[in-house]
Amino acid sequence: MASAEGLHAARSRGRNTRQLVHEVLRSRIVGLELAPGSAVSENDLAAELGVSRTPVRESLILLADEGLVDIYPQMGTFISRIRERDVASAQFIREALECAALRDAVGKATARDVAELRVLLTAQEEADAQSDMAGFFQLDEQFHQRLMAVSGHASAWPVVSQAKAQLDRARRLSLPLTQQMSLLIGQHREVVDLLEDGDLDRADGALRSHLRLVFSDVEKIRAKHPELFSDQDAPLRPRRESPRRAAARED
Amino acid sequence: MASAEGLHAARSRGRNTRQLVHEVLRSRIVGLELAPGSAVSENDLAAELGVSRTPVRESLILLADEGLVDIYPQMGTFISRIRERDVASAQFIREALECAALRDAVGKATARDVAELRVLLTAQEEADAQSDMAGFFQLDEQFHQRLMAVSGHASAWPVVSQAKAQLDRARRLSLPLTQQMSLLIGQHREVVDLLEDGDLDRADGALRSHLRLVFSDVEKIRAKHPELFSDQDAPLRPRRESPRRAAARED
DNA sequence: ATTGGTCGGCTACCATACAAGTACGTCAGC
DNA sequence: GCTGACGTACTTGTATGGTAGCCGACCAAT
Repeated sequence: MASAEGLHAARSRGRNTRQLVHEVLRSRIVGLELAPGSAVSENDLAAELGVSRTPVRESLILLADEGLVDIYPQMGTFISRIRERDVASAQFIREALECAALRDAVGKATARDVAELRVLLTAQEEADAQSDMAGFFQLDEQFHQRLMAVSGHASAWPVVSQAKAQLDRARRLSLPLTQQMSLLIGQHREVVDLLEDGDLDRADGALRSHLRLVFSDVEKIRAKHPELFSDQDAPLRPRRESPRRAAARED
Repeated sequence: MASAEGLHAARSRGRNTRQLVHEVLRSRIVGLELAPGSAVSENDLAAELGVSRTPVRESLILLADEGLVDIYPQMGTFISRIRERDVASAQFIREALECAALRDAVGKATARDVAELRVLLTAQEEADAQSDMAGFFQLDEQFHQRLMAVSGHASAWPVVSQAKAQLDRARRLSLPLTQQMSLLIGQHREVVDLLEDGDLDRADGALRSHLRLVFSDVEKIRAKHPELFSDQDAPLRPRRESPRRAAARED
């Protein structure tokens, strides 16, 4: 609600309406504010955000390219359910890129780099102490991004970020469940320590097992929230909720 | 020219106009038919392809997301020049993903997989014998895609393909220059042989050096065709050609 | 000759109108 | 009661109109 009319206000800072809508929708999807499987409509979103269909539509096309929504022509657009295939693919991409970057970072990281990473670690511990889940997610993102930047491959981050989005939707639920923030932080610290020591293989292994722990959580979540997942690779029947509200409102 | 009116004809097969335009433009850009640095216009493309501006515009937005065009609002859209940063990033992504996939493929590849790869190799040799460069490019693409499919990570191919597009624009020029098609094919064969033998580390090394050979060619091309490259990371002055034709036509 | 202002033409951005197609509730016929 | 045709309301796809903004040429003033 708060972002409905505030969209045009922030428009002055270089970014156009399409980019703003894209960011808003992406945030809502990854934050599970828009539930997987639910239908979204270009018209409804345009009305809610106070813009026309065009920027909304263009944003949805980009989101479809990222695999966050599924567009069925003349049928509707739906927040994509979490697909086994997509999650596995995202995990593979993330693991390959982040570990490859880390291997390049070992021996290149300066004392300043390590110090900056440790600053993020203490911030994560503070977020843990305050049970600030949203803050931890943000700091976790920054940590992994910073780690890639140290390797000199910061420009590859968007690809990792896109893959990570598929995983993060499930993690939003898994993190409060298992409450293993401190465990994750410990793994982060281990990676930084091994990076500082220049121990390439063990650093790689530590990061890899860290990423796989995150991955394994997705399966636990699947048991608890099967409605967010899709057994089909390409669901041909998205199943729309019956439009009773229109009939009920008209009376 | 031939694709101007044939666009709507092929529209029946599921894909909509936007996807068709996207494919056409992507093909033209990667094939260097549209030169890096040249200006494109929604209006001109729409008129040429016989469609409205909407699908053209939506395609350009997707191409901008892939890094193949740069959109400057109210100024114009330009085929992106090859940027040092983008090429390095693409190389890193490609190498990390393809090598990681190959490591997963070793020990998993069946005799049938190896046989199918070898079919592609003989086809490549035939293309080499006939100096069929376009055919070789297509077969090269198929080979690398198939290699990833063997590992079970076929769904990660689009990411590789997108990174590869940045490299391919330069390779289109490097390949006829160095005429090393047979060398590349030999490297392909070596990878397949080592994959069949189950020699993980040597297969990884063979593929890695193969990919780096391709990468090193880009630098050679830069010396020959500097106009295709951009020194700036973000060129603020795209430099449009002076619109003299309008003045000259008006007399 | 140089500099500053103005104006025309271009651009992409956004809004809107129309077209094509699907899903689902309704109702007639059995 | 059940089945099948039909119509309405919805969807995305495409086309087109109008707007803000930038560039570059032209021209006047210095």
